[in-house]
Amino acid sequence: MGIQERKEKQKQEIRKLILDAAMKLFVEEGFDNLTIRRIADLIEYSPTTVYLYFKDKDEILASLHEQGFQKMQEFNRNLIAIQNPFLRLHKMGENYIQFAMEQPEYYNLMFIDREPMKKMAAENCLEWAPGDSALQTLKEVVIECMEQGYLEKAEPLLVTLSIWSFVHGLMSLVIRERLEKFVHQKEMILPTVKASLNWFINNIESKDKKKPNGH
Amino acid sequence: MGIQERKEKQKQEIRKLILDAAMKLFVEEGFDNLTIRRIADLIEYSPTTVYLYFKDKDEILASLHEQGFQKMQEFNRNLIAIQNPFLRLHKMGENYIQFAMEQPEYYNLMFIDREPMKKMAAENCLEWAPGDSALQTLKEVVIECMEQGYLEKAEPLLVTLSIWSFVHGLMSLVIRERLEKFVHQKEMILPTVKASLNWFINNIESKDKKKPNGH
DNA sequence: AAATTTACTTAACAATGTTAATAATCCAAA
DNA sequence: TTTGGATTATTAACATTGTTAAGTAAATTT
Repeated sequence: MGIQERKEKQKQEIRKLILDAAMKLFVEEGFDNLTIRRIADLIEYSPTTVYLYFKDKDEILASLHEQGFQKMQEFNRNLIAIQNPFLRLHKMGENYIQFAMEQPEYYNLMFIDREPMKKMAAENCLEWAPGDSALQTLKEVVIECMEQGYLEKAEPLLVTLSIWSFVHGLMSLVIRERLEKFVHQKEMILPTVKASLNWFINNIESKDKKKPNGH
Repeated sequence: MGIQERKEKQKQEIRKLILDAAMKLFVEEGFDNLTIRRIADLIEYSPTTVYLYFKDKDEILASLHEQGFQKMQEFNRNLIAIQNPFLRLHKMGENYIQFAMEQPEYYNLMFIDREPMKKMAAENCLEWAPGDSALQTLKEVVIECMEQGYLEKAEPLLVTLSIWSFVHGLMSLVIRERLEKFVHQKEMILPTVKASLNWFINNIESKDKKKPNGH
């Protein structure tokens, strides 16, 4: 039935309209100004119409949450060119930092805000697909680093979580306005964060590299 | 004037009544259930009375925020007994973790939530006294570690911030329900976090200790 | 005793997410 | 073509939040 299809398509279009408006508000005016009523204003519908396309606000947030991970992936396009896994690890860290600096609202939603996780818990969903996938990428690099002797051999998941914790710690201190209390000049925050990453990377690098195929 | 004093004292008593109620709600029922009206219910006053003792909700939060740092200090009482600065550093990490696990709501307010920082920004206050003080303690241990060759010599503030970032990263991933997506058994979270700290401590320990006074 | 300050309450406002009831529109079958 | 049921949208409303305005009762000062 062609008419059914067109209706479905129109429905998806309005869904996209809502999501785009939500994204716009979210990115430009921050989490706090992302309200159902403001979305409705933007798309020129009444607030209740939004509920015909999304169960509740959390469902919209869940959608933006996923979008965030897609955006983050784009920041990692520059990785394929890097052969050395340890340099790749370093670059991943820098990309992570850059993403958090440029898209703080998305970062919030992906790694700090509770709402998206609440939603998943409510659905009895133990999986966190986008997060899993992102961490998996990191884990593969970590394993490669271990195989080539750049990192001390250890439980890969533990090391992966540790590395993630470090950069997440840095960026959430920046985003939640704690780091600026110690790095008073705004333009010094990014250099400080990068220097911190350098320090970390330097510290975790295996001191006696036992590379399998020479070096 | 004795009557003025007594009045002032009574005023402080009600302030304390409010703060205690706020703390109770906050710790037992979480941030979301900390509302002016629920505080008022607990102390059996009308909601507006609260505003006679506190300018707004943020002022109450600011107070709890400070309380949190006092509570955290108590967790560090076991440090004085430890002579070796590097062991002390490790223990500080463990204490930090323990505090975050046992007082997640306070941890939130101290290191994650934006509200308390917003308040300070509004008062044009660049200082974050409790945070400064806490980080200063850490920094002193870091410096001692460097002097005794346990840590590679480097800019102390940078290293201090980096170490803090690491443990903060860990604990905010726990508290904001991200880590549980990778460590599925609840009772394995604390061991994992501790193992991660061990890994970190082990990695930052200077590999060629040049201790000034032998060893 | 009268006036004034203090301590407190009730009523209300605006904003939020969300639901119920209702109107308008569209599409398929009679 | 018209009727009738589904779809799509809107208006009104509710409960909850922080917060303020206005009013009342009590205590203190004059």
